[in-house]
Amino acid sequence: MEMEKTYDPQQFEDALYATWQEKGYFTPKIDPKKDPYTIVIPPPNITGQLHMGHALNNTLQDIMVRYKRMQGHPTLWLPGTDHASIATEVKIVDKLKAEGKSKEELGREGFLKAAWDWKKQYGGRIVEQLKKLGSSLDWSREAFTMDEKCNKAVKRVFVNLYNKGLIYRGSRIINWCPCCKTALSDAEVEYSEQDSFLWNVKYPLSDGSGSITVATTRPETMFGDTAVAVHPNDERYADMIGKTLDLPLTDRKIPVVADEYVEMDFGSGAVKITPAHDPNDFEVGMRHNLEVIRVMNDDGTMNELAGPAFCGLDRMEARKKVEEELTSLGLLVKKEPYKHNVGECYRCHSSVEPIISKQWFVKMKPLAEPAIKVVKDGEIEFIPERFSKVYFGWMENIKDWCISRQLWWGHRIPAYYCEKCGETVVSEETPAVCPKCGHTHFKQDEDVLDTWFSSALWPFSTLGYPEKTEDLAYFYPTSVLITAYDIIFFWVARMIFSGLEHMHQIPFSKVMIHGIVRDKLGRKMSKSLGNGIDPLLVIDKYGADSLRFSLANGIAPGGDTRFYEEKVESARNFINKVWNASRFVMMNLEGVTLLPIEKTKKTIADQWILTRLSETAKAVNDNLEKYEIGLAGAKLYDFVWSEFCDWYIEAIKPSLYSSDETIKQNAASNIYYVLVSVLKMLHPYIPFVTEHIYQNLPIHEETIMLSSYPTERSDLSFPQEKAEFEAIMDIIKAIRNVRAEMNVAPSKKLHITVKTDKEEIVRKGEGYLSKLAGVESVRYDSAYVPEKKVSSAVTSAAAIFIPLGDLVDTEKEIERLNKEKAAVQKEIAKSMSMLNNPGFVSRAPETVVNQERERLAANEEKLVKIEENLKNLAD
RNA sequence: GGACAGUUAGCUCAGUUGGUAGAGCGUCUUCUUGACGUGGAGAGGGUCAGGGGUUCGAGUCCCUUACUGUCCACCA
Repeated sequence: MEMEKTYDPQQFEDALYATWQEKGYFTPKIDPKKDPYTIVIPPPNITGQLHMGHALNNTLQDIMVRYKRMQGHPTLWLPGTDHASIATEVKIVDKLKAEGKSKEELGREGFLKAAWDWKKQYGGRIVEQLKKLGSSLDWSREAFTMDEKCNKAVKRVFVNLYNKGLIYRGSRIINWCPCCKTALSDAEVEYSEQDSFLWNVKYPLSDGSGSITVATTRPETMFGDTAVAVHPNDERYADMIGKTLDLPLTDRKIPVVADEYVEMDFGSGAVKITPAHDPNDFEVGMRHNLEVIRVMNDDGTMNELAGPAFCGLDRMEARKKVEEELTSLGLLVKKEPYKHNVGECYRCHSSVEPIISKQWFVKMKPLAEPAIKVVKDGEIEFIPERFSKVYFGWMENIKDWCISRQLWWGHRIPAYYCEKCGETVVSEETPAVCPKCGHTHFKQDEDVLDTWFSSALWPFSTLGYPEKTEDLAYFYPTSVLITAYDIIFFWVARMIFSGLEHMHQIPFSKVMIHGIVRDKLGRKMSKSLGNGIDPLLVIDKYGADSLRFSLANGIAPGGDTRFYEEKVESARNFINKVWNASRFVMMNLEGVTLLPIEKTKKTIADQWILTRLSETAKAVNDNLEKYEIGLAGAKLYDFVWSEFCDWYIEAIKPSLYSSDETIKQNAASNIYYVLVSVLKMLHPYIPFVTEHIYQNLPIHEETIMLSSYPTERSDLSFPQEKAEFEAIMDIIKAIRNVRAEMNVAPSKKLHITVKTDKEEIVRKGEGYLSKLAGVESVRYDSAYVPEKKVSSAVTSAAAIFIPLGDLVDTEKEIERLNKEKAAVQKEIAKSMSMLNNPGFVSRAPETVVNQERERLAANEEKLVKIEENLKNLAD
């Protein structure tokens, strides 16, 4: 197959993915003799469209998965989607609204049908988009949080927790979203600081002896007040405790109670207590046996307990009216501007009302304890480690988890109420007979479960739990969970305690946390800002490989990353470089019988690159084992571009063009080996282009995907020759430097004289000097005394003299050499000061001291040569 | 209020157990040499936020200050 001059990903990416999938490369073969490597995908919402966060997350997972697969582990990356209860329901309600229909009109069944239709139509979008990215997911195991398997797991878990007393139903203050009309968990509320007011209201004492002023940010809740609390030690109110107050705008009398919850220094030191609408007040209410009066409906309007004048008003209208009436009664002392945090629904962003409501809860303390322990004990490791602190912070202060949602799209709570006696029966199937009264008709609980309840079971529900499947036995616990830090609470923490509770085993041994993708200015990408970049458009323009590499290369663990097109361009350029290097190699393989690398003759350039290849392979493997994906990527980038392409390919050209067939064959075999190794090492990052090139090589296995990942090769490491070639490289760089500074055209061939005590090394490098520095002839003369008009290039190994005739501007040459001299002197001074420090010599490791001595010696040699040259020029 | 990050070249960021500060982009010079101009060669550019400490040696470890950001808590 001919390779085009320029890399064009559109020509092969989709086709390659289809082939990989058809051949079943993504599906692991279960082999009890081998260690499996398993990742379950953080299931994207079915409402979702691939965004940069997904692109980053899946790129990182795919890199690890492809790497481990190439190492020979039976590797499973399990795909799936999340039903996203609230997000999907909101979306479908909106769609119905646009069609002039409502949820209520359709009824539960009709609505669910519409939801499933919607899921069928759009739920697969993101799945297709993941394929565009190149994700090597095992589609034969694709899961959905509401499929049969997962439903069964959810029911089993719910029943088990209920039977253990870890799930209960009760009236608590919960977060209520009046817009979505459902309860939310604490984690689903986002707080933001907003400008509001603090209303100071006078509550008169019933006996007419005065009044107490209270401050509130939600005056409309006053209809639910059942006390005013003051601090027991507060002398200002000491004689009022126990008296009653006339609650304004109502005909109720409420007591003044003493409670240590009150901060004496804040405001007036008196707090109105509204147990039905504030979690703290609820606690106070419990302590003082206060009545709980809920004055708000589910939709955020006031109910009849707010009185006829307010009943039916929206909470904000009611707030206004309360203010007006209090003002006209002269009870509003003042209204001061006040900034405070307001909770918002994480889905619709309307402000959340704390409200008392009867809901289902998971008792968290007993579940949290073992979940804290496994991380403390290191059974589960967070990468980077600092995120374990975030985890502990949450787990150690965890409150019970409100899991019921007043929605229809989701797992319906498996609780049944006897229609006759009201007995609650929790079971996986509809019960036949009431255990209490023998009645046979039940009504199932109307609510569904929090989306995250099913996500929490994902690592084992997808593998077959509660059945004891082969998958579950082999692939659980999974190897690592890779996700962004923003769902540590929602998901990671809950999977950990769920795995421990239901599987009696951790769900994964590592949690790799990465950052989020920001825009060029560092802002979070969001719909409202309109600053998101669609990964699919990037793929269309640059290819999935470029996108992947631009996301994964050079990122720091746990850190956010900024995304902008120049980065993708840079990645594309790199891939183009790989493409052309490959093209070059292939051009030189034609008609050559390749030798195995162990059998080839090797030049010092070959030995140098093989050594560097081995070193790079070792470094990259080390990094990947530690999930240092960005670092490994940067090393590959540098090795491929600056060493393989810039030096090795150029250095090997004479051998490849040689008329001696043996030289040619050996050179071709060596560079072929290096190229294949490079492609393999890059494959996890840029899977498409590496496979495409690989398939075009004259000799290759069936797929690069299942070839073995390169590792350190001590049998192909040549430290001595590597050092020699590096000495040659130094000379070449020095000569190039002189050429550039002296404005010597590349076409001008040089005749150089070399003064060195390492003549045999320089001799080995003559061919490279010719090819890479334009040196036509080399003369060795240790007694050489240069004349004027001779420029010089100095390295620690040799002094190179380059007669340039009139091209040499003596003054400029002196200036240049002086500059170099100063630099070398500075280094010498530094080395001397280190070596003259007795502490350094005695306490630093021997290798470091020796290294410093060598450095000093090399620089001193260099200095001598420079001074000689300067002397000659001055004469 | 608490916790955690970040502060390194003009810009965006790496820097893996402390051992001579790096890359990409941009800038300047130069080269159409038979893989690649999405390229080659060369250059310039940083007292690693400030201060203190530990150490033979600190961008890296400790303390502290400042600024930026994120998360958690929620005194009504």
